[in-house]
Amino acid sequence: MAVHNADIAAVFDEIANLLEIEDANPFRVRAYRNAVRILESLGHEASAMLAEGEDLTKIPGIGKDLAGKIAEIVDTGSCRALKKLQKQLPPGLSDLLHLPGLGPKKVKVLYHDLDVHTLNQLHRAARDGRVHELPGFGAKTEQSILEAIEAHAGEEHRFKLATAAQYARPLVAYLNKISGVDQVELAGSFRRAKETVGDLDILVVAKRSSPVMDRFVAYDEVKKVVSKGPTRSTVILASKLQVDLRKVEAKSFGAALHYFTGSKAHNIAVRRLGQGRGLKINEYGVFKGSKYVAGATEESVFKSVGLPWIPPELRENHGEIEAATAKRLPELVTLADLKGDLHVHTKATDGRHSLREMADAAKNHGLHYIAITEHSRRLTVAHGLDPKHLHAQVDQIDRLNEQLDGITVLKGIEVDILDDGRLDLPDSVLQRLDLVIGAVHSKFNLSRSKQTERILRAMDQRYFTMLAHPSGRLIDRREPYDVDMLKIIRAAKQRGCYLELNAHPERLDLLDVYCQMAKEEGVLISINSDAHRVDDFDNLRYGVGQARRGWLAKDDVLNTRSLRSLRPLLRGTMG
DNA sequence: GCCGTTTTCGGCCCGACTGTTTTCAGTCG
Repeated sequence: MAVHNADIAAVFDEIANLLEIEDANPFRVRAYRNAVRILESLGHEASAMLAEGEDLTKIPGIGKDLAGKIAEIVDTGSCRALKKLQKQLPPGLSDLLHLPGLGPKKVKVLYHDLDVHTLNQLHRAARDGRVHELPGFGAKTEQSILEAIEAHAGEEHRFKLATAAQYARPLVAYLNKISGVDQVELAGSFRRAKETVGDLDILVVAKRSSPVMDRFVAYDEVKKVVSKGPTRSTVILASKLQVDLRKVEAKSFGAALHYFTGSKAHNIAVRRLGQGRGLKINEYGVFKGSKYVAGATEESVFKSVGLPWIPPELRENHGEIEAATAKRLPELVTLADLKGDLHVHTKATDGRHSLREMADAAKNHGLHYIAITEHSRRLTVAHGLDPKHLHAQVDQIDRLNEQLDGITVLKGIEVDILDDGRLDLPDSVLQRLDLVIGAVHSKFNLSRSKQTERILRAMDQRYFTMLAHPSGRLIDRREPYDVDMLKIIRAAKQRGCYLELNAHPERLDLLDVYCQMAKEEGVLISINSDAHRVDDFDNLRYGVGQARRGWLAKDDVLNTRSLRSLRPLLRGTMG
């Protein structure tokens, strides 16, 4: 069975958990945790790299030992180091770490003193009142353990970025109105435009006398106050979204914003750079000894370690510091760079609004062109178009374009890629269009080689412009299908066609690592809304966020082109 | 366990809040 990066990461995560409970060297634990993160965002399968004879120790953070363990896991499917740890500590013990308030030290005590190593056993022990007698535990800890287990806490709750935004915006507006508050900024993974966020980190600059902390915990959506102090508080909203609020002075704003934007790995790397220059960097500023030298702006913090400002979306310690040092940071694409949207539905299939309404809405969003790309007949649930209805829509678009001013509607289709790689509509109808977007909407669980082969065959059809939502994943609902994305990207390069970055908040597909891969291979990406209603053009912002996390610049994105430059690029794919 | 324009050994980011304590360890971000 093929071993994927996620499988290796899971082994290292478990090793890190067990080592922590064993009270191992925390830096050793960190090395494993680092490796988990590296594997999750590697893009290339480690197993494939090994098969090609690549040296994994070339990856920063992977040394001789971890490279050996990766090879062992790929070869044998298991890891002796983990087995050895599991002999000393029972399986399931590390699940207890997920409970809020329980860390490795407390879990260790629970295991050694009470022989508790499952959630059920812990629940019973807490109910029987055996927990509060343990050293370091007390009545409150026991109570919070009970509550956490009964509320099923510990199951990870992540929110899609667009969902988190719905809670974040009104909260930010509320905070802005509190007296003495000068500035409110969303930081954390939200600011880095991650696909999902676990919590909201909000930073405020406020006068000492401002009641912002009291008012924050009194916000009417707050269900539980986890902690409250003069500079930092944490609450859980009714929606279960956790929100951390941090209050700082203006001279610390940049340092705090940098610190609370993360990522953790990026921050550690920047602080290490500071250390090398004899500087201490914390959320209050940059210090030489006890002397404050920078911190009012993020720029000043970066400058203190010899770097230009790095966009939040790149802050993953995934090459951005090296690129910044070499003055090779990309000028990332912005929402304003988008000139059009090449994936739009109407009520002719499963959309809500008419052709005209969608065109007007796009124009209001500052776009100069859209492509209408309905589903094809095979997708009956979406009332996909057959040749006759598509011909009719093409005629309708021609007529509409004569009336429109300031926006042009292109004729397209989101055609199903059939099981064998053929397209769902004949060339005779496709050839009338400006572009053809191919999409997989069925048979998600083909083997890696069959799925890849199927898509490659589709891309080889005479009329094929772009591959829609290339991985097929739905965030939290459906895993990506198993394909060799590098092969697909290289085929797209050879064929001269494009990949979509679908901006729908549930999709955000192409994934960031593959955006970067496409950029390296020279394949253009189209950031498309997949709009089904007029409001959906707003989603383009999330697509842009994803593209920025994938290091894409304006020139790497197809639909930053003017219509005039776009047309020949589309024509090149159409026969 | 990783890493090296001070180092192949000896470092490894830094601080707030809570609960259990009588000055601090553990947890969290």
